[in-house]
Amino acid sequence: MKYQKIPEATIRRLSRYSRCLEEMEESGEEVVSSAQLASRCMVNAAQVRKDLAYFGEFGIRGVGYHVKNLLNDIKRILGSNKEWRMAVIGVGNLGSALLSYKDFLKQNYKIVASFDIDPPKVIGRVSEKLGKPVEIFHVNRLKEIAKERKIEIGLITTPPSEAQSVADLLVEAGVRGILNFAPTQIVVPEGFVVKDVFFTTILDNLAYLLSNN
Amino acid sequence: MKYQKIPEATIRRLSRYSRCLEEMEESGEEVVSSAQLASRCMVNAAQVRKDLAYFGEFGIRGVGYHVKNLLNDIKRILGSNKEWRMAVIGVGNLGSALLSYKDFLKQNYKIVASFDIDPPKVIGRVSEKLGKPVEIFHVNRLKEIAKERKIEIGLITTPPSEAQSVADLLVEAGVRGILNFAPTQIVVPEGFVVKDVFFTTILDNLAYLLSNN
DNA sequence: GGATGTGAAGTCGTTCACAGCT
DNA sequence: AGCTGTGAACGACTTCACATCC
Repeated sequence: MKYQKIPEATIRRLSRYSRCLEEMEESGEEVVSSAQLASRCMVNAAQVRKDLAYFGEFGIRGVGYHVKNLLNDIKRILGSNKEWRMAVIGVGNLGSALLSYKDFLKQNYKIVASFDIDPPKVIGRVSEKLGKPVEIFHVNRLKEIAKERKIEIGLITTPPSEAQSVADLLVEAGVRGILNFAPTQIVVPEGFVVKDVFFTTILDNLAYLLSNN
Repeated sequence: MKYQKIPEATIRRLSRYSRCLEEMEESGEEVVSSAQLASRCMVNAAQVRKDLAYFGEFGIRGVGYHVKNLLNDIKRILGSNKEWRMAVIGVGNLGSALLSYKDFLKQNYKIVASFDIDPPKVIGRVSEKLGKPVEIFHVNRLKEIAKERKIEIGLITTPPSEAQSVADLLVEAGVRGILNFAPTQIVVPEGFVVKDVFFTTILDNLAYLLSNN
């Protein structure tokens, strides 16, 4: 297979296949065809095969894919077979929600520290619910703690006005991945990655569809 | 201008233009060119013009766009000039976070009710922070309350196993828009709209980019 | 002169259709 | 016989380039 640039959408679908395969594995299914996986994930069967073809040959012609193997391969491709260490910057409503959002913990994404500028919040710990609480540090200790705790992904949940300067701190600390919840565009150097999660953009999208159908 | 199907990406960018124009309006800028708006939003200038062209002619040749007018037009197009009434279904970690997530309130998206099946949660109210608290009802009152409070968008924050049945309830109650946070695919009839917000998909995406760069 | 609006070109992603294996 | 893997066709979105208008 010749090398090609891999579409962003392919990566998102791999994540979806991964979820479906996990369910299939749990229910004891051993082999799956591209058609079965496709209908489960609501995509085209050729799309499934094409997506996988970017990364190699995983199936057996005439048979299908071995569920367990395919799941492992996809996780390896995505990099979701390792544990990722994350920090939350900005312990407001959304930030503290993420800290106690256990669904991350079930996965391979762990929040191992959090930061804020507001002293009242900085003294304590949060995440009352089960599991060990996540410490809150003053943001001026970000670089130090990020190195110490090997943080690889930063979740920016500050007000938009602070987002870029927090991003700069993360870059300086060598945190290469950023998940940006602050509705403002962030710029980072080559080699760093930002993904945005803007609730209002998604809601605007819904509003548009509801207004025009 | 002939009618064309409007790309999803165009709608997302309109939301972004909207945010930038709001900032410009606040800082007193009156006129903006497609090139200026484009660089602010980190897109191509032709893209800005093309996006707007789907909906009409909003600019003045040789001059640019009137900030205030363009902002109004975009909001009208998106349907974000009206107030949208929403409900949260599933008052767990994420659900209660959204209830107290004030950033929605600044916007035109209001959470006016919430629902759960777990009695302990159902008795009370949440959202301690400023603003009036949002009532929590038992999910079996969803249809009744949805009509009464004219709910138009439902945010599903239940475990994945419950997501489809909650969606069915929303459909039955005539709630046409769904924002689905439960990482599972949901099916709704024609005329209803679902947008997914899957944190693990986004994190998988980040993980992939970090692993392969 | 200068910026918009838009057909045409270019790029990217999806679907088809079938050759190639098992 | 059946399902994968993939070149080719198709369709969708983006960018270019320029005619159009203020």
